[in-house]
Amino acid sequence: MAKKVIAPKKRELGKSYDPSLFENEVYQFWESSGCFEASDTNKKGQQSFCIMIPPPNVTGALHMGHALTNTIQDILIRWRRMKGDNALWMPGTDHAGIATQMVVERELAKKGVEEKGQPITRYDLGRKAFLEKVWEWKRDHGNKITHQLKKMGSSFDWSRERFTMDEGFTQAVREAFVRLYEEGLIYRGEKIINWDVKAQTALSDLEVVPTERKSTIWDIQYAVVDDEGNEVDFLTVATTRPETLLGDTAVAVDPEDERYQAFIGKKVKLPLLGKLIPVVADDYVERDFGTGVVKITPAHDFNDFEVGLRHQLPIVSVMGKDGKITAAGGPYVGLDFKVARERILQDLKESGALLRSKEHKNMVGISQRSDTVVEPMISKQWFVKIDSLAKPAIEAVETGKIEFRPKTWEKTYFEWMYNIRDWCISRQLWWGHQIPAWYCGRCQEMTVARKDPEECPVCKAPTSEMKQDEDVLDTWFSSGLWPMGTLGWPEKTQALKTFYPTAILETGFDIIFFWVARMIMMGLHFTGEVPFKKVYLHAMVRDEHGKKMSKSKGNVIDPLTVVSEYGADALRFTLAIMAGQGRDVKLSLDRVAGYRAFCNKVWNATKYFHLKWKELGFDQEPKGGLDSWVHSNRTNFSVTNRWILSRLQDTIEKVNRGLSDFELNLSSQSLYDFVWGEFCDWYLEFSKISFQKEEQEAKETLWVLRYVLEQVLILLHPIVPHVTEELWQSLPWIKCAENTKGQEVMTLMLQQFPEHQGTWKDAEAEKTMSSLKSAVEAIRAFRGENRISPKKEFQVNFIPSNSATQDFIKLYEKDILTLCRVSSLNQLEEGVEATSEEAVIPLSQPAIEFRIPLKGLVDLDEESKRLKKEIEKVTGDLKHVQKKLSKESFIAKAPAELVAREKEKEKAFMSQLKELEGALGRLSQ
RNA sequence: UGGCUCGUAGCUCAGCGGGAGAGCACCACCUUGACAUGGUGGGGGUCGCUGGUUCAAUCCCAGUCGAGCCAACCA
Repeated sequence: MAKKVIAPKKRELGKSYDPSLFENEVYQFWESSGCFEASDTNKKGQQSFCIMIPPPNVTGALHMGHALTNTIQDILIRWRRMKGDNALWMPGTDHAGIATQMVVERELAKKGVEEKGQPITRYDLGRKAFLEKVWEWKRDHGNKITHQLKKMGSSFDWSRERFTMDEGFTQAVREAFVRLYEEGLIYRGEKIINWDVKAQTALSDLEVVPTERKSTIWDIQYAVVDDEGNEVDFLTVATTRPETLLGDTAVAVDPEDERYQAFIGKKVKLPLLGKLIPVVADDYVERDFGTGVVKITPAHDFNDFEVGLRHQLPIVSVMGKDGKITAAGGPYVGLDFKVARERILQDLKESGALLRSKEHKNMVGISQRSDTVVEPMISKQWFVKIDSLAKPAIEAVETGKIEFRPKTWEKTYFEWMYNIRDWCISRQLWWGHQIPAWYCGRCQEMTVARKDPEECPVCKAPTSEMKQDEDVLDTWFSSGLWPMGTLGWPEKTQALKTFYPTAILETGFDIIFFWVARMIMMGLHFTGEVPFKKVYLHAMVRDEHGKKMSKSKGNVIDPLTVVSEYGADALRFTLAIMAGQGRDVKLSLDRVAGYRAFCNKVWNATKYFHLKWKELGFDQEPKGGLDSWVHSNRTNFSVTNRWILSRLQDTIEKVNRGLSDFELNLSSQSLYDFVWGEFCDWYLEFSKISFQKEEQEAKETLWVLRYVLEQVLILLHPIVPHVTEELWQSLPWIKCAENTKGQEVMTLMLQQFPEHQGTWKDAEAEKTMSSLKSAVEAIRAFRGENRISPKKEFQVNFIPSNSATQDFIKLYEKDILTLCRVSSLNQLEEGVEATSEEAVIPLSQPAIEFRIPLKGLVDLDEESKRLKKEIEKVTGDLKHVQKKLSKESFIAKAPAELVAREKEKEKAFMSQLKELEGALGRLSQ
């Protein structure tokens, strides 16, 4: 009984290339055929190959950055799958704490205004009800981006799709947190952190974007007092934040600064508050900046905090989380920061302590999320002790267990890792993984546990007495577990065994610290193994002039619009060929249109095959199958057939190399050049001539054409999957392949990707073809430059320089006649002088001279112009070669082979020049 | 202040030791039986600048100018 074959519905090939007519259908076929699915176990001798999607935010909509990263990953996955690997591309999304919470809060507020005339806040709903709303939102809108990814042709294993807050992942997060806590690597502490006043949460260093702002720097006088409290002198401090003065607990000077030596250890009186604070000496102070005296506010500045620690200074918090001055601020209590600043400046001015102000540019921390100024503050938060995690993560890259491409990013990685600071992981949000710590209301003890406790493990108080910590974890804490968590960790699953460590991580360089470094640290810590062996970092997509795409600039190009206008394949090809290493990808729609034209070219080449196949009526493939026929007979093929197979091998080599070295531009460019420049421009043209010859040659050519065409479709498939699948399905003699469930599927997706065969390289055929092309191009150039209509046929005579070239012309007479639209090729006797009625076209490779009767064909002035131009060019070439050869040092030191080659060139140029000059002389007689 | 990347045709970029290429744009001719999303031919470049190494430099080295990223403790 024949096995059931999964195959798409047969469709007629459309008249012209229109991706909108088949891309969706092709994708649906793939998805339903089970070809995207990987197997938890490798077949015998099979390797696994896994790439994890960098999980996009559930709130996200597909942008060009996604399109780029997913195109690259899909190309790699499809390639390895076709190479026979058990290839898993894991899809999923990230819960994206702040981003998602803010989206839902905005929606709530809007709804409130519409229905009741005032916004609803999350506090109105309460935590539980609010979270339900977020989950609801996720259910309704969270699939948007995954649907969009399908439009790009992404071959994700959708059966494994994950979410960073699904049940299994939540378990993984808890396990990781509790283990780190038990190992003493997570602690709760009161430290200075970045506080987002608007979002009302702590942020990690990375979420704060330093932004240059115009501001003012003020000089403020602090009185120096003696032991009795008398004002004996003054110190002038410079500050951009006068309102923090309320929390000053010292002023600092450079220990080496002779101006202030006498003041070190003395006390100064804090203006407005009158508090006495010490003058300390610290290296942190730059004597040449400002006045060389710095006010120290440990509670509201990271550097001051450090200085405070070094000098055991008290920490006075004067600003609250609500953005208002605290009781410690004395008379200013309750004022908003900005208001307080104005009041304080006013008061300082009145007291005469404010000496001067000037304009100043400085860097201010802005929240990545809420776009507001971030305030450093003292707060009780959860931290990950990072040093012991960082060490092995650094080593993994140093020893090459993980390699970055482009390699230069390793430097960036090291720089950050060497200076890494403890990671603040608690966020005062509701949406996220709530910290698994409980506080007992009876005994006040804290319990950190994998499962919600049923009673207090210390005093046995019932669960009702246990209150869970209200904070949630930084989103990046969970995404740091992505490669392990999605494969089932902490369970020892078969998937984890098969696919971990994963092969490649492909992402943008902007999240090296946020994500890549954290995955490496977490992965190594929890599994003892690296999470991935290679990190590929792609460039940023910008507009065609290199500007960042942004809504406000109005230069955003929406991938889905591009897909509907040009097709997913054209966009994918564009992104692949532009994904050079390291820098920007400047996307222009002209470029996309160009690659749509390329797809069209492939489309039409296939149509050409069908036309000829039908016309010639060779219904059967060779006995034993086409592939093995080509393999065993190729050395006897015609020159053009051997040539195209030789060039195909060269292309296969480059495509594979590009894909293994993360140089997709090389793979794409070599395919473009081969398919358009060699296969279509030359091979198909030659085939038209072969098809007119006797059956044997016609058949051979049709088969080779069919063979090369399929190889082209296979090679192109990872980059432009839709059009190649659609075309491949139309070919005769295609074969099924097995998916991971053992089902037979008729699909290009699972056809074997070729390895390059060095022995197929045919130098002789390549040389012959290059001669033939030169001859054809010379005659075409003559036509073009003399503005002879393409329709006009004319006669060409030739003088071969030896018997080999004579045979050459005889052999390819028909090809030259056809490709140049020449009426006849006639051999002239050697040594026959050219007349003034003939154009002379001397060639060196092949060594031949064409003579073209000019009568009635060409304006003599035009021909004279052509000759002069040609003479100028050859003269230049000759001069250059002669200059080189005239140097003794060149003859002596350059490789002999090169010297010989240059001498050959000289000879050829001289003889060409002689002929051309002769012709010009006759013409002007 | 450090680190990195990039300056090649009008535009976007390949090439990276033996006299520069592509796509788009431009000009001319052409609706020929795969393709006008096409064909053929053509114009256009002191390969940022200055030195050095070399028989030979767009390519390697040093410096310099310009553009852009990233990390930073200059209040």
